[in-house]
Amino acid sequence: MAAMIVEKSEGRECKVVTSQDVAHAAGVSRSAVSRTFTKGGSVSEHTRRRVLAAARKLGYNPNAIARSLITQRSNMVGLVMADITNPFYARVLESFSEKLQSVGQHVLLFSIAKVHDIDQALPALLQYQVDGVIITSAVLSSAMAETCAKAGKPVILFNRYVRETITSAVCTDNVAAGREVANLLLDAGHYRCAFLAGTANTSTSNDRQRGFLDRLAERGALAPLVDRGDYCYEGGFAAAGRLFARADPPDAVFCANDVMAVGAMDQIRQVRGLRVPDDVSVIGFDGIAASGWPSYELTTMEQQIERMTSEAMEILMARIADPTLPPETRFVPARLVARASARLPQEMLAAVS
Amino acid sequence: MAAMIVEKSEGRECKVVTSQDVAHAAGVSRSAVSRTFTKGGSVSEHTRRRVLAAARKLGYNPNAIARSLITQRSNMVGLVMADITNPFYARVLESFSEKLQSVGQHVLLFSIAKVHDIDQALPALLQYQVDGVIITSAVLSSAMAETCAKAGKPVILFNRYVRETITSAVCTDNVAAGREVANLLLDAGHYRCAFLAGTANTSTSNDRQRGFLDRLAERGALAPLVDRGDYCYEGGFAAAGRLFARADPPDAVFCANDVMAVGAMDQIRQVRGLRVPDDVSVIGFDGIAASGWPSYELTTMEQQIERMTSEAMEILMARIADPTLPPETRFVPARLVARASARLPQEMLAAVS
DNA sequence: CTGAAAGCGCTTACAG
DNA sequence: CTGAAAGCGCTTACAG
Repeated sequence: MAAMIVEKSEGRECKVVTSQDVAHAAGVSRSAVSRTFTKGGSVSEHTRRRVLAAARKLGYNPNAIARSLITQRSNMVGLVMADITNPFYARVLESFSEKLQSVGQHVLLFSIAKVHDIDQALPALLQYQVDGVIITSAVLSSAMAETCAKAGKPVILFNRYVRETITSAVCTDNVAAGREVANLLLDAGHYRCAFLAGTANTSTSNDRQRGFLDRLAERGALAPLVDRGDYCYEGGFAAAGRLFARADPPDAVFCANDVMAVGAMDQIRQVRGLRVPDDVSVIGFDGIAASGWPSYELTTMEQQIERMTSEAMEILMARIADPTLPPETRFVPARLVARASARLPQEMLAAVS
Repeated sequence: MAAMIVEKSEGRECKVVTSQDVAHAAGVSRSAVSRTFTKGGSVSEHTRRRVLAAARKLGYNPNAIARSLITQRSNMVGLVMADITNPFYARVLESFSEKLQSVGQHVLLFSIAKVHDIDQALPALLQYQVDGVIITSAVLSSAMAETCAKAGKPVILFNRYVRETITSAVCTDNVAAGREVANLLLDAGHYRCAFLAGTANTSTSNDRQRGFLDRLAERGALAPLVDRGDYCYEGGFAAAGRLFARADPPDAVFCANDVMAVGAMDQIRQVRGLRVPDDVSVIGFDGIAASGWPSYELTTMEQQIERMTSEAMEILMARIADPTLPPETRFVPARLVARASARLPQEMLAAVS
């Protein structure tokens, strides 16, 4: 009954089975095969059954690349990430890939070493006809943004935002979070604060610093110390070393991320022999897993990852469906997670315990 | 001079510039354009210059999808990962993506929640015509392996291996590492060891356990305690809680990975109030960043990530170039990183200090 | 070196 | 519901 398929032996590679082969085997046209594998396709139950049977027998797998060439939709989203090794971004990556997969999108991952590599990564992404691009912790040049806009490819920045209204963005409200930390530390009676900055020229670090320092100044607090730790453990460890070698060390340190805060705590307790929070309060940012470990009990401003990735997905998918939609920037508040590493205002202590 | 290009307004989307457009603008054929963008293409310097100029002016970007349809090479590699959130695998991912990008391959990432999801992930990968597949910490069914083999797509398992000689693999020699830890603890005079297993039915955990227990038995050591922590912090924390609630607690704990070891140490010191290594030695596996933090100083069997990913790349790229090459399995030794969390044999103490 | 033509594997109006 | 035909954007023998 079934047509005999003569395999045209193609050198070393086994012949790949194509919709044509399935059509032959099922005794229908390629159109019928295509419709069977397209979800809205109108096929009779009879032919659908024949096609499916033939496809299964031959081991047919539709070629997504060929399909996307004609549909102009690749169902791939480019995901550009700068520092996967940072536990915060590892969770962001996991969250995005889960959400993208759940809506049938595939993840074309670009890992960039330096933030500047982004303008080289994007053309490659565009060549692969991704339906959209998500960029975390980096910002593309306005020329590149222009190129993407012209190509009708929506771009979403994650944890960055730009003044020009050409690119969408989802970002924690870092300025507000910085202000909140200032209030918290002052209310608890700290008198000499320090800010431990992340990588230079990143809006995340800058905004957290600005909110923190501005609010400190508004309330007439002592001028805070500022040092820098490049967003990594070693950086936080070293910066805390400098901070506490001073004659006038701080009694509170606000770190621009948790990884640095953990490094700072190790320096403060293991090397300097100081107590946290009795001698010095430490507050971090992100809410990574280690912040909750009993060894640290780090008070931190948590970034709401799931909410942020959901908002980004919403913006992205809407613009993939309708590229004429204007860009949109959304800010998500950080959330205080109060733990043992910081002396807190009286009223909060009651609430926590 | 330059030909006037009339943009055919295509609804909302801006017209995408194609090799045809560039050909027109440069006054040459599509073939010439194609050759200019193919690295071995024979084009005169004159036409190459004209083509490049036209391409730049129009903002032409070759369509990689269309190209791969004809070349039968997508320059995409499927990367299947089970737990990006584990710092060890985050580093593996970063290492692979860096190496793949450096050889012009692009990463199609599949993040799977459960290890069993892998047989669903692979068909999707295959539909996108990836040139090969790397699977970390999971093992595909032999039926799926068969499918990949038939499609001529090389598959490399990372940190897994299979008996059937149909799939390549790169794996730490977990059995040998387990034996080494047994020797180490026994030589240092420990008398009651415990093994803290990872996720059930994973070869990594099983092999580490087997090597450890076998060697302990060979040397006539006391029967070791065994508990399970599912490869996560909370699991290690809880398992250590059970271990040290016993009347006969161990004086040494070998954990199947570092994340559990860190959890165990927090339980041992913060909750139980025991000292490490004075009361109990702790040894981990992987060599994650936290193992080196002063708060833990965790002695661990480090997996040589860079070497392992390099070997995997070697195997993969060779088989992409020549699919007839037979599968190959390579084992890489783990490396002891001696730190303060374990009492070590006398001779090693001298070497370390 | 160069161009016309065929074709990669699919989808999609268009008639029937 | 169904099939023949055109076409997505590219590359690659094949002649010249």
